[in-house]
Amino acid sequence: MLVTPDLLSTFRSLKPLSEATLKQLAEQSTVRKFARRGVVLSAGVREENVCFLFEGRLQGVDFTIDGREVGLYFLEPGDFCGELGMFDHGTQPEYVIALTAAVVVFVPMESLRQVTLENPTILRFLGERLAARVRQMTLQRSLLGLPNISQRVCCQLWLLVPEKDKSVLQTSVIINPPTHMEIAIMLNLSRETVTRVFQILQTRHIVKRDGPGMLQVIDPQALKDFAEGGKEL
Amino acid sequence: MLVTPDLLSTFRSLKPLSEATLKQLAEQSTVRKFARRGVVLSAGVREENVCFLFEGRLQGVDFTIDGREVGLYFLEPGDFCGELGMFDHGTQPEYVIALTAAVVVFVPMESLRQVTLENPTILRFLGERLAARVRQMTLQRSLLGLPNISQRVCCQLWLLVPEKDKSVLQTSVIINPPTHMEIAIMLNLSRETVTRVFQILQTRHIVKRDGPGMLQVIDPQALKDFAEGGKEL
DNA sequence: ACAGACAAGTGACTATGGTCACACGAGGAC
DNA sequence: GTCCTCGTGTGACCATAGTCACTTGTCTGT
Repeated sequence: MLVTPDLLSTFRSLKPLSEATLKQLAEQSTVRKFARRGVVLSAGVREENVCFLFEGRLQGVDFTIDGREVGLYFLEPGDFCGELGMFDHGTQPEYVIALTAAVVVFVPMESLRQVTLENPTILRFLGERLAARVRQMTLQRSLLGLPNISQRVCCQLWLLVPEKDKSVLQTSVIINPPTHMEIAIMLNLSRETVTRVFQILQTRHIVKRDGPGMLQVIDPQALKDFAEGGKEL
Repeated sequence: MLVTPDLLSTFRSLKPLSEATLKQLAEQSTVRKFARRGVVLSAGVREENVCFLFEGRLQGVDFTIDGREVGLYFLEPGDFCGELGMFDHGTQPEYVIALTAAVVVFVPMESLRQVTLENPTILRFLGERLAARVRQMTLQRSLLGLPNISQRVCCQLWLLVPEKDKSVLQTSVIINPPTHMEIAIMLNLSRETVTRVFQILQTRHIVKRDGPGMLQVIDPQALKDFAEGGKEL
């Protein structure tokens, strides 16, 4: 599939680039489609591309010494990953896996580096993004400190609620929600434990499955209360 | 206390700066001493300084919603912290606490930003440092995934062994080791559990307390084996 | 239409680490 | 000296989440 400048400009971080620069970048970029469970980036290798997610959902995962899967973050369309090497030329620290079928644009780092020389905006963007990542990891780490398991799950769920719905506290919906397993590895829990928490949330009419790829949050206020520890499940 | 250009140039990241620039930075910087448990940086505030640790040991900590302390990283002399705002002008995400009496040089961000305009080396350094931080956090997160508690502690201990001693595998020593409590919050464990693991390591003559502020690692090979799961405690 | 894969739901059992409640010793303040 | 505080050491108890071993339901490909 061909990468057009228009495709690249759908990404907020690349938008400020000039038409000519985008055209040049587009020529050097490639699009790849991934099936569910496809490996977008591998840990330990010197990845020479920054990956922009166009469609689908990705998850950053790592593995413990004894081979357990560990979930690090979720990626939504518009996000990118694999940018660490732009800063230190090091290897990719974690795997990035497709949770759903996904379309990813691979932009060569070398091309991007060229662009940053003339256009420092991109560099600023990358920096901001990296800072955001540190903030997100810090938050995620603090979740793991919660001794109450249900609270942990509710917090994670709350993070998945679309930002725009959080303020109004009306019925919301999470599209393409992660599987119980995917949540479990994010929170250091077993899949069964996550299932059991979901059971409670469902019987209490706080969330509701709506087919696969759709999770209704019927009572966001309650979910928020549980997440913040105001109420006990 | 006065900040001299010489003091600043002891930090690897500032070393490449010209004499004149250092002099200018030094004039705008301040030194502060902290007692054990002193708060170097507070979470949630817009910190306008980058903090260079000259002496002592610091720990980045966060708190869960329910007030539990969570350990994020340790800082050694020469390291710095609070640099996130350089990238996104946001607030400090975590607290930084002095574990021992410490001497910290506060360099105003605004001054540093001025410097980066003429000297992009500093910017590169900051970027590398941030990337290193992401790598470190990823590693630390994977530690938490270990179901075997002793392994977790051994891994953390192994991370504290001086880099130069890791290859030779001879008797080494950790100076100013963290307390059991400080290790516990890094690993999502209770203080007692850490103590019990240390008891085992001590009776097996793998490590040995040598007064406060000194932990001998008598058998690094064994420690490494336990950390990597090759042997079971 | 059927097999196979995969996600989710569920019960029973149990190892394990948290909690609590202590004791001990070293160091610092006065 | 005498108090503190703080880090560490230890035992008993027990709630709890992991593990295992299933079943059920749904989607996919052929």
